Amino acid sequence: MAAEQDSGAAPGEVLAREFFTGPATSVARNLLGCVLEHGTSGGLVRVELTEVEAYEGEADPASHAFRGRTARNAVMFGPPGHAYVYFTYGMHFCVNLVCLPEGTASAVLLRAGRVIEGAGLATARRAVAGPGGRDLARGPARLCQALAIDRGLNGADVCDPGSPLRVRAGRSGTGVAPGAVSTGPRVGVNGAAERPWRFWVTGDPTVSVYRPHVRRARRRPGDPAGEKPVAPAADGDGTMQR
DNA sequence: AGAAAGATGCCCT
DNA sequence: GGGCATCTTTCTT
Repeated sequence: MAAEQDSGAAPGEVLAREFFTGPATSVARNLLGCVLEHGTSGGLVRVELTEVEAYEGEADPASHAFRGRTARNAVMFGPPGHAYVYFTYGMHFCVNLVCLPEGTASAVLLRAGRVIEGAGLATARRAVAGPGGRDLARGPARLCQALAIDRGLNGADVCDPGSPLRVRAGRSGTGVAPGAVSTGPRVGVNGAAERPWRFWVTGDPTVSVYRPHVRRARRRPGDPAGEKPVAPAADGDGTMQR
């Protein structure tokens, strides 16, 4: 098709705020193929998005905004086109892009992408935390690491060309060919797994590997025996594996 | 004040 | 394939 998910954005153009005013599921799909870039004193790194996930607000049990507005998720309730960056698992950052008008919480989690510029810088950043010569931005935390995204960018306006963190339309505008998109359940989500709100470019090697949610056994300090039978949530559905 | 869980990634066997 | 690292947020006494 000539006009894929054309939203009026010319290739390479910084996305307008209207791009993010729609529901997260639509925005997520249109974000595939777009370019996230972060300019720092060290240089510029650009990533073409290949995998995203949509999250809603109060109606979505898997959303950080499910229990209402808090200090952490405040950005999600703000105007669209801003970055919601949060810290998780004591060591990782993840970045979302806020959707829907101000007052309504919704966002798209950026899970993976292909580094198309600044690969050297991205590699250096990734090497700091782990000498893994693996994929630069495969996985939400890796993506943040490659782009040097941390809490300082929480609330950043990605629609402002003057912002250090921006999102541009890709080579063919926004979105990719409809036939090139796969959908499936979100990763690491307990409830609402039936909602196929994860979108990725079919067959793209930079897409992260699906990993079913597993509850990590709580570490018990000072417990010699360590006998805490955490009820093994028997997930009968073992169709997908790593 | 304390505890439990978390939109994960890495290293080791 | 499985366990561990590490800390912030939020809910519960």
